[in-house]
Amino acid sequence: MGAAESILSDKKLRITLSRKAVIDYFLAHKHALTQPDLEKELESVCDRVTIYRIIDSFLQHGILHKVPDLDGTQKFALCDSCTDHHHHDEHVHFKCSVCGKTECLDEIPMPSIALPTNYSVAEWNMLLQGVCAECS
Amino acid sequence: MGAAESILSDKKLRITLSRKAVIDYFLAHKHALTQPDLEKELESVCDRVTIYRIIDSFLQHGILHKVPDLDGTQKFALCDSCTDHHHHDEHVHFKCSVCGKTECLDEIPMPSIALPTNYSVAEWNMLLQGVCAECS
DNA sequence: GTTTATGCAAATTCTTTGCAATACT
DNA sequence: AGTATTGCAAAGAATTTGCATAAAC
Repeated sequence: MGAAESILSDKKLRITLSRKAVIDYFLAHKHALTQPDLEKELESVCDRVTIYRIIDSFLQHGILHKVPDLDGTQKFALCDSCTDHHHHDEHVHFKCSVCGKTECLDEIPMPSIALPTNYSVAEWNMLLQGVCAECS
Repeated sequence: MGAAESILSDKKLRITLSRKAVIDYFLAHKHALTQPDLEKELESVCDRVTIYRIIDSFLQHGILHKVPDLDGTQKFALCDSCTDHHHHDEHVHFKCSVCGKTECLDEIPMPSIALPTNYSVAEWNMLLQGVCAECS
């Protein structure tokens, strides 16, 4: 059983060609992807609408998580730390202004923040922008 | 001279009805706004396209800054700390999952992060999600 | 066989561009 | 008067929804 199948059966989702293709594409690309990225790559495999629905389903089941961005495009990633059972989004994202790729820096701990009173926080996201190791 | 006029003349931008209306709307709403938010409110004042162009201009001149979001919509804000001459985006944004509003927490300092080698950072953004004081 | 996922069509929303008309200084 | 801004029209992306077909269990 491949990695994609394991992920799907873990989450009790039906194993379909489209879903495997989406997971495989994320596994092959370590940076965050948009729906149009997937659509371009998988146009021979499945429909545009199917990709939207797969993304929705994967978000609900904790296979994908949203990645913050400043340019108004919604990005998604399948992080190392999210491939096993505990799903935690609390990590740092780095967007390279040269290659445009956003990657998850799982190894960097999220710093603690002192919030104003009466604010409760459920999710932390940090987005750094600059030049990545490859482009510098 | 009103607040909007001061901001525009500080940046050596022409003072027009549309631009004043956009600034006034940001001044009246302390949370981050999308272009559609502005479009809905200002449809009697100016055209949809004008709003896009004003946003672009204001971003370039440091009147507005982009606010990171996880739902694929581009948000903008006019922060307290950006109304004077030094424009700094390095602050924490908080999105309330109840009312959906994103606000700038200017008073909270951005924590320092130890990055991997060969990464250089130009911009820091932090997005917290949870429940704000008003909604809790 | 039953349930769930997919494909197709179509509608909606968001964003960008070109050019003529208008408003600002 | 001269220049920058705006409005309108139109095109191009991105996203959502409904329903019939097809695939998975």
